Amino acid sequence: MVAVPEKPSLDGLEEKWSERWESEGTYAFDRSRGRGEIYSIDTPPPTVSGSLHIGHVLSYTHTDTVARYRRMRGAEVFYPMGWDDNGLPTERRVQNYFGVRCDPSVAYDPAFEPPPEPGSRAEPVSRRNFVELCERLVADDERKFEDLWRRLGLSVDWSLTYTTVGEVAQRVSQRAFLRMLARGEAYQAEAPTLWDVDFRTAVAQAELEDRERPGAYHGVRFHGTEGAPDIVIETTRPELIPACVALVAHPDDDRYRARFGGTVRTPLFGVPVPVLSHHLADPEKGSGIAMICTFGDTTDVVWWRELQLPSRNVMGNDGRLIAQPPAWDDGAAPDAPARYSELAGLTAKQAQARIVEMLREAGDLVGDPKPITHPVKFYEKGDRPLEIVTTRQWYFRNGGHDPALRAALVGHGRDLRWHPEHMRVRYEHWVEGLAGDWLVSRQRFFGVPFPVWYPVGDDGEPDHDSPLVPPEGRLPVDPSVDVPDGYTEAQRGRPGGFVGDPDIMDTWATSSLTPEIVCGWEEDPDLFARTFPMDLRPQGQDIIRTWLFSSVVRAHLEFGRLPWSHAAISGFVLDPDRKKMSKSKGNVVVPVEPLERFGADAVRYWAAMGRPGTDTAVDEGQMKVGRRLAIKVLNASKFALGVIGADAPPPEAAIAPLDRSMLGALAEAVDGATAAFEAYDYTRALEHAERFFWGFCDDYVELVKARAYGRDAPAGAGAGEETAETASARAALAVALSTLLRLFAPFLPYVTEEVWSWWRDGSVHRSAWPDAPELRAAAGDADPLVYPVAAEVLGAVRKAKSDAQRGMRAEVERVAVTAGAGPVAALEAALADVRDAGRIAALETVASGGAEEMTVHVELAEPPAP
RNA sequence: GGGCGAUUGGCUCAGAUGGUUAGAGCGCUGCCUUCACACGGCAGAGGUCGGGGGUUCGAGUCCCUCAUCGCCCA
Repeated sequence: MVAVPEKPSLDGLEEKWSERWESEGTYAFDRSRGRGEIYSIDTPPPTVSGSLHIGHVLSYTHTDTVARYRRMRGAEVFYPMGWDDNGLPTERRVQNYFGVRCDPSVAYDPAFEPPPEPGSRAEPVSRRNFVELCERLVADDERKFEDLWRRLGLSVDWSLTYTTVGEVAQRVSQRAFLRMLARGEAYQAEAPTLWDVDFRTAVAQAELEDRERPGAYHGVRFHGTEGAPDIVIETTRPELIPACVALVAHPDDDRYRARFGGTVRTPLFGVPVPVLSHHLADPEKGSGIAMICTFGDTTDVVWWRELQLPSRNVMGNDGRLIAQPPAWDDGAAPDAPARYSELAGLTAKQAQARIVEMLREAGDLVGDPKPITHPVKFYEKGDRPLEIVTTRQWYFRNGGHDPALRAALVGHGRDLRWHPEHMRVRYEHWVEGLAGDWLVSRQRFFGVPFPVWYPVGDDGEPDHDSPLVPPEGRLPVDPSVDVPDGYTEAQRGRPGGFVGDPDIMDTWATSSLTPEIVCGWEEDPDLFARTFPMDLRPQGQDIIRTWLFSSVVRAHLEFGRLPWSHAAISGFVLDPDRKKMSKSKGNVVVPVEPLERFGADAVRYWAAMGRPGTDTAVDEGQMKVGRRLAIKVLNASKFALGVIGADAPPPEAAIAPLDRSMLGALAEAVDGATAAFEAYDYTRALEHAERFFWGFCDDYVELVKARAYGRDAPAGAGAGEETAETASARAALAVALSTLLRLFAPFLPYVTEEVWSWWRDGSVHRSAWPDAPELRAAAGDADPLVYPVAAEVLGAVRKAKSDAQRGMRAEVERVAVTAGAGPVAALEAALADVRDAGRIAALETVASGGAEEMTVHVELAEPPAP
């Protein structure tokens, strides 16, 4: 049954086939297959932020080509999609979109509706109402994302979709947490913590970034005691003078060596502080001696810890100096508390301005502030410099304090197969440079809560050292709503009662468990045994230190093994001018537009031409090429099927040397594409298919046309009778078309499926990947030179016609080919085909005997009189 | 400051383990329309492979050095 449309077109293919694939379950995962037959992919759950990015299209297409290849190789592909709804980005969107803010002290209002237009002041809503608004917004976003993915043709089994805040993810995250707690891998600590004063949440090392910011060195005089001279320090943060606990200089610094062990008094407050030495003090920086505050920056934290200094915290969680002056012990100036009260309640910036005035009045500001630019730590999503405050937080052990664990994690990085290979070093450098454990608690609302409560003592204080945990069977729990076993809701917050942990887990604390979530760890042991550990983790290079690393940590702690065997790291998408795309630059390309203009196959072609791990620019030119290729597939298929007809002769009917030689060349292309896919190099796989295909259209199809149409049928042959040569052409075209459609299927799923449906049952995407040995068997012992030599001679004839500015149908009087014995023999095996394709009256061959290159002499016939 | 990657025709990129006149696509130029394809076809022009030095019979390919760009980390 062959049904080729009169005028094949790409229009409507996406709607038609994405619906058909869904209704026929083309990509449905068959869980009856064993682990050895399953290829399991840990797809990144996109952060559902409401706007779609062409970068998603790039990297997810890469993964999809691999998924489709594996499926055609006979693997059952486990390829679920998830949505990352977690955390700050969603909360921030909800705040802006609805004009609300979460206030946990507000009571739940079941009838709450957000204001139709966001007001100028954010409306406080209960935590539960806030979470409901988050869910409302992400549901909408998830639908848009899924529509886009379906249109792009991702071969995902949509029945397996999960979200990082869904019930399963909550249960898995909380279960993993409880087990880590029991093993001592999760713990709480009261410690200096990097803190975003706008978001009011702790921030982990992996979420930091340095930004160059203007600042100023302020020369500040510390007063010598017992007749010693004053010491002038240079600081960018004079507002932290009340928090100063020591001065520090390098041990080898002769300027200060004599002062080590001595004492100076802070300006304004007169607090005695020791002068100490430490190798991290940089003699080149400022005056070579620094004040240590608790805490001005991360180096302060190191000094504070290693020199065992007291804590004099002045920075509040709101980014303002706290009301209470720090504990100065004794010795502070009598008016110190009064001076401090002028600073209390000011932001860091305001306090700096005020204290500079005070220093100037007191004569302790030395010279004018000297403007500099210096790196300042920011939360990657934040707008104000981070402060360091001391808070109680949850941590996961990740090797930051544990050399044995770190070594094990580095070892996993070596075992993982990276594509491209050099991405491995980013992981190693990150792991080797870890400065501490992983801070996982966030003072936010939309996410997975910590499943613990704390008993409240008779004094009304919670006892954080003996958390109450639920049995795993109760998970998931929300400790702000649920009650620990043995208590009643009435006891919440009461002496002798309990309180729930108010925090949620860091986004990465949940998404690091995507392998465990999708494979059904402790939820579906049968599925887990068939899919875990997974085969492939595709992801961006920017989240190696977060998502990839944290996933390795979790799988190591839970199972002692890697969660997947391969990691495919994709590059960035760049704008058409090769600038990195970012929302702030406003150069983001929205994927719907190119999909509408060029079609999914064309956009996928562009994406697939972006090599693994390489930054790739949005390139409409490449999309146009992809569209042209898709159209060419339609038209070439129409021609081929026109001559193949309803019942193609079997492959053994291909007996003509040209046909068999072409099939041999096709076998080479299949080998090349297969090897490339095995190495996760989808681009090279596509190039092999494409290179063969264009030559096939230009040369083979032209060479075989006349014979395929029955040119050499004996006079008087009736309908249905054909020569063996014609049957050979039809057989070879059928094999080649079938092979080419399957080679292109991972890249151009729509057009290949369309053509497949014209003459084959079932989906091309469930057909077998082409088999090179089978093609070689059909090629038999054909001379591999026949096809390239015939193509070369035909090309020379075309060039002669083009040089003479004649049409390709121009008649040729005579062609003389001089070449070595091998090429001459090859050409003679396809003489009739070359003659017909070139419209050549007389084609002569001359064996030169030598190995010199082939020469083709072409004499065109006189053009017909105009 | 450290690490990684890049630097090949106007543009985007290929060029394992060094070996005949350096490839492709886009763009450009010219020609060609009823017989798969004008949402097309064919052909052509265009490169001292970032600079310098070295190893070698021979280097875009290996080594050193410098420069520029991008990313990551301090």
